[in-house]
Amino acid sequence: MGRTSDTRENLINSAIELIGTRSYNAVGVQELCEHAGVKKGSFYHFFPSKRDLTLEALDLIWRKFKEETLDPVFDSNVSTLDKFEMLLRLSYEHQSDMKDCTGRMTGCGFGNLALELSTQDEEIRKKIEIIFCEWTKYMEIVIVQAVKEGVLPPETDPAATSQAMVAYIEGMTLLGKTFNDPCMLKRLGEGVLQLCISRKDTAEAHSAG
Amino acid sequence: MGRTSDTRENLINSAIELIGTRSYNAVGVQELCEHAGVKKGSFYHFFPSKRDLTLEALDLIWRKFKEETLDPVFDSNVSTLDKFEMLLRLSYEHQSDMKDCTGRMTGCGFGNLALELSTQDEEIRKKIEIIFCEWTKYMEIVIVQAVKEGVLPPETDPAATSQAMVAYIEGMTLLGKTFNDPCMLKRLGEGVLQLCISRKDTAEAHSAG
DNA sequence: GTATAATTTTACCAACTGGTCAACTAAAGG
DNA sequence: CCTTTAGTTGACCAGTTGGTAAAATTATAC
Repeated sequence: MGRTSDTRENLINSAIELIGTRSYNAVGVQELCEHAGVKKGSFYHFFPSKRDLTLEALDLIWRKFKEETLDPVFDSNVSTLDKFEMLLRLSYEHQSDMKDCTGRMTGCGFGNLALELSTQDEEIRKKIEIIFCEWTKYMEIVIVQAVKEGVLPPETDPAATSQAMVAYIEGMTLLGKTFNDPCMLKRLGEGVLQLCISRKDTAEAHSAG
Repeated sequence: MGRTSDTRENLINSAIELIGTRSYNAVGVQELCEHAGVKKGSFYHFFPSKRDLTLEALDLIWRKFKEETLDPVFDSNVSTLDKFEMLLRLSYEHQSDMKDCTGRMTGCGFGNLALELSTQDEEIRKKIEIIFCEWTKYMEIVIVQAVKEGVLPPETDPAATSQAMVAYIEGMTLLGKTFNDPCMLKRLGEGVLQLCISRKDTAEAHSAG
């Protein structure tokens, strides 16, 4: 009953595009509305505030990231460790496309908002914390699998290792955005697997060298 | 000749404190002035724009970071690889202090501004790019030294490795800020050294395990 | 075909944005 | 002591900020 519209979705997509390529505070409600072809009154009909729109936008990009990247990678039947390479390749391609069509490497939507808003908006901070946790779990499953297969040594700490990998990927992306150069992701990406080997191996490698 | 004042320095320090704990766009010229105990007219007597203030603030925190952290670490006479541990310890302590006194882990001033402004302000982006390059050079020197001492294998690629370490440190810090938990730096910090060992070692460790 | 519920529009708000300018004041140098 | 130079002040600007409220419009289910 009553009428329907896609104003809500339009606004969320505008938020993803505009806030994603600039920043939360650099984009106003007005611009969001203009981009979505909507009047400000409609905005506040659907969202109590810009913050709430952003929260929903975060939900959507996380869902999309899972559907378009994480799931395809982890459901694919390449060898366990190759999954990390595949994830990195997809990330590179995405950032590369971004640069081709906007002139800018936009980086990671989660990392971007995390650094801008973590100290100012507890709800947004918490949501991104949860997203990073879920992402880490994805990685952890692969690592556990790799240990089971004997590809990684049994002393491997899957929780610590997967978190280190998420950290490294975010750091790579931060540097890539700063240099506005997706190639950075290619170069740095080659280092991820090193985070997999346990500390014991590290010590061995050192004494062996 | 003419009179002197510390208004300029006050404004730069206010920028470091306010923008450092919140974000560039979340802090206005007005608030900057109030915090520095200065009228807006004075602001524009010293700085053509808020952007220019920020550029100078970046210069200062980079200089301070070198003087208070990088130089002490790299001039100290601990073993080469222990220098990385020392750097991480100092970073942890700094973020821990921040959390104790503001309730928030503020993260890295360079990373914060890089993600917020890289797509919007080319001059600020470029400045942070240069800072990251210089920081990487610092790390590279230690790695070259470690290779010379035989602590790291001769196949080590110092440029790639040092850049990977900077990326990893930025990623750690991003995650730490997101979780608002300095302990994250302690846990993740233990993984840095793994980025030192060359790809060849990684392969060996895998086949050995 | 009309009642009803959902959506859209318009006009509005006070507070604040980054930035300007001319008048004013204080100190250092000669 | 008085000129010069540097620093300070407050009033002002146009545009924008996030957000509100009520009237007007539309589609749908009955």
